[in-house]
Amino acid sequence: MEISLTEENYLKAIFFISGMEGNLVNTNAIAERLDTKAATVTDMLRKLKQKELIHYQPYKGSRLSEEGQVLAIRILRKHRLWETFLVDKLGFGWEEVHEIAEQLEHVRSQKLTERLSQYLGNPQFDPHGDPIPDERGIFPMRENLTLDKASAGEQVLVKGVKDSSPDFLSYVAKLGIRLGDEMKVIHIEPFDSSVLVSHQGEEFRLSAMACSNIYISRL
Amino acid sequence: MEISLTEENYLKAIFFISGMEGNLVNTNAIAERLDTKAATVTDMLRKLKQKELIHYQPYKGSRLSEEGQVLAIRILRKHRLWETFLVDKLGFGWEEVHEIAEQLEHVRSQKLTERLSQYLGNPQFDPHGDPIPDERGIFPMRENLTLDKASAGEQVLVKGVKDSSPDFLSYVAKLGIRLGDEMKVIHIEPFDSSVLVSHQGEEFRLSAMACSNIYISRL
DNA sequence: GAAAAATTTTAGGCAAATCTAAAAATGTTT
DNA sequence: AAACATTTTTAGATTTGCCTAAAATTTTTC
Ligand SMILES: [Mn+2]
Ligand SMILES: [Mn+2]
Ligand SMILES: [Mn+2]
Ligand SMILES: [Mn+2]
Repeated sequence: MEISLTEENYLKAIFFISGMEGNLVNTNAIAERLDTKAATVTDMLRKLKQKELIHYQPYKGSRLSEEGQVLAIRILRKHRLWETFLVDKLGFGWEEVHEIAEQLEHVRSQKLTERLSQYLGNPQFDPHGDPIPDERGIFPMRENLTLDKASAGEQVLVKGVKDSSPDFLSYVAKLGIRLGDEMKVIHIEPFDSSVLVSHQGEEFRLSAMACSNIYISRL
Repeated sequence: MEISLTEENYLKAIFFISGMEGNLVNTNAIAERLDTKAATVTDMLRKLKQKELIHYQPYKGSRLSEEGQVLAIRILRKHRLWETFLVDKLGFGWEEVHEIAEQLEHVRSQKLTERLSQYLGNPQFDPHGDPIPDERGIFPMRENLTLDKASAGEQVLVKGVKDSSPDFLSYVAKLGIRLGDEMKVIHIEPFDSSVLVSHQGEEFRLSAMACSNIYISRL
């Protein structure tokens, strides 16, 4: 069965909103994510249902079918592998790669995907620390801990970012923080919950907002 | 001005048929190359003319405008860079890469193209020996000599292939011939113009047809 | 140079993906 | 539970890219 680039983007959007649990997704949420109109989404939902890629009941919501989820995860795998390629091999900044990967993720060739993965050393996480599903569609585990949950005195490892907007990514990059770096929580300001951290000999302050968007693991 | 993937493929097709000289191109020739109908091509020609990407007069033929040629060459550059990537970095066979490059060539990012070129060592020729235009759109020179023009006793260097069909590419690869290899013309059979060559210690015979599709330079 | 053949364009239609505006269904408030 | 608000779907259009069949134009043949 043929599946268009547009359909692929809908599947991916539904997967993101729905999460691994396969929650029902609102039509409006899809419209917002894809920057389109609800009426357009309804048209597509009918088509995707007809192709048995989603379960959909008018006015009730939609979720991916088994097959739809397999396809969505495949596209996500490609997206994150390409992002890794762009950063690791071509030297792009992590804030530049999402847009390009949006295009590359639609290139169709199973063999290309697997060769690319191999070439990159079968990475488990992309440049933003997001998990890359393997060939079978299985995601590596990641702790769900963010920096705002750490306590003063703790030593942590930077694992990823929750917010992947270019603004946040550029900000974090400017601070010199990279995935895998060690940081120590020096002090948490009671007033605004901002966090004083030490990182590679330097000390600086991160807002509560910033901290809640940085994934860490305890050392 | 937005230019669609389909429009890009038309520009590339016209460039191929027209050649560097910018000859007038028949509507049917485009239809054949793109495996579509003449009526469809006419529709597109009108649109491309309107966008000033081609010169077109009904019943007379079409050719690329200055701007159209710049775009066509850019796509060709991307195509050949990606083919080089697939062969050199991912280990694909030269007969497998064209189809994938047809997809990759449409990815839009000037920066990506230039980073890729740099990563590959700014190659001048793709895996089939075809010239890769540089950032300014200038093609490296290639001798236009094919193996059927060589004489007995001559030592030659394999520079590329004229026919890039998977069948021919697989055949040549099976013989163990690769770009840059040396060959010696042992004998040319008067009967059918087939050529006996020696290549890496082995001797074998190539049909006149095969020889006329192998680009060489004299040593 | 008229007739026949080939090429190209026009006419009319279809499918995909989108939109706006209106109608229908669902949810929330008093 | 009726009124109001929100969400979602339906109705009706538009654009892009493609098709077939018919008409127009150009080229070739006799
Ligand atoms: Mn991304
Ligand atoms: Mn996408
Ligand atoms: Mn090619
Ligand atoms: Mn193409």
